[in-house]
Amino acid sequence: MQLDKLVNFHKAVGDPTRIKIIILLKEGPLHGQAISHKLGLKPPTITHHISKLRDIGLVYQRREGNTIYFHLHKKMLEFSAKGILNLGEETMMEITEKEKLSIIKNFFDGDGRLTNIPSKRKKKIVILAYLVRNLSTGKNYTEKEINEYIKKYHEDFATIRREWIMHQFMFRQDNVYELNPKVMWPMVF
Amino acid sequence: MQLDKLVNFHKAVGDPTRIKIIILLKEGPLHGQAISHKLGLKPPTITHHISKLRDIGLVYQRREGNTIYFHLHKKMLEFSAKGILNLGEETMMEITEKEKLSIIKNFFDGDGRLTNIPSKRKKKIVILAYLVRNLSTGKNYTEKEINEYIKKYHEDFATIRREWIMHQFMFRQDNVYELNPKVMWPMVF
DNA sequence: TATCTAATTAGATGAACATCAAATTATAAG
DNA sequence: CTTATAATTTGATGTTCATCTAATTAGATA
Repeated sequence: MQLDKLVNFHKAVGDPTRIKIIILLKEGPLHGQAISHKLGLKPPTITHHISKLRDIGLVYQRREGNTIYFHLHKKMLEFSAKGILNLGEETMMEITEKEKLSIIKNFFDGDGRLTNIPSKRKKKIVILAYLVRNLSTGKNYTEKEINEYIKKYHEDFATIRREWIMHQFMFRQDNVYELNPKVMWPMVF
Repeated sequence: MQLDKLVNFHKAVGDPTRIKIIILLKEGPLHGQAISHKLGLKPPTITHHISKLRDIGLVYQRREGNTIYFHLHKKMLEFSAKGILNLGEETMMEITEKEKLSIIKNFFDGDGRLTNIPSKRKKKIVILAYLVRNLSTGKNYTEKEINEYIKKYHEDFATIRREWIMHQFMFRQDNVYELNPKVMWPMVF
């Protein structure tokens, strides 16, 4: 989803009157006069707001005689509302197995040690996930154990440990480290 | 649900600069100058936007020397983004004050300790909310503090702590616990 | 055609707000 | 104590926007 659409959606929903309209239409279609009366606002104001909601695809209308009924597009509301949650994570969905292998090959030497830590996000994620592959889910690790494990691949264990936490490959509580069960090698890639 | 909070959330997110900040912070914490440089905006502008994001609980900060790192509160983002979808189907809106008091009376003994944890969802929610009432919003708790707090009411702190997270009475990031500001005792009931 | 009703447009007003430069505060380091 | 760096506050400016009144359009019906 593009940034503009996301901004426009939130800008449109970021108004008390329009949220009230959404709440009303959630229970079923209404015509302008009804909305106007329920909210205590004049018809032109309702037209103004409805047109904003229509612009972002949240409202459509059906005419019956002189009266126009406004409907809420619930699926669109759900899709748009969740838009911001999926933003910025689509990068890892695009990557192919071939690219991953290429990245890994470039950053590991013949002895299987990491030559350096990638700075580009995409590559870093691939490397971090690859590094974690020999840890077990559901097991608790001490910080020392984690450090020893990392040192087999790279001397800067502190950075990698921190990156794991930051990118949620691992969780830490009370100095106990645990692998995020959601990030297992076959699933991330 | 509070209309104001919902409006404020969408109003805050309904700005291209703030969405960009959210996208940046999604990948990890950043300090003000870094954000300023990446977005091509002056520091006061960043302060302005960060404070708006902090007002709605989406950003918290940690100081390291002269530099302040801003973090995205991902759980809060998800919770807030989905807020508009749950409007009108309030889970606990049906319950009366009388019922709540009755449930509380049945599950607490004379010393104010919880006798056991309800299995029925409705009762469990009431108990979880009641238990949380002496924690403060906006304050960071360690896991140990949370455990000690719960132990005043019940020995199985692990279960209750997990239920709090599960039902979004609290948020956890790394090993820091924080009360969900939206669930305050007088508002839920 | 004339008339009625519902919705829209046009234009005005006042409030909210994004941005910046200048000045100020907070913390760390010399 | 003095200096340097990062963040914040203050105040100004131009823009966006919610709401209204008055006028206009669109469609239905007699």
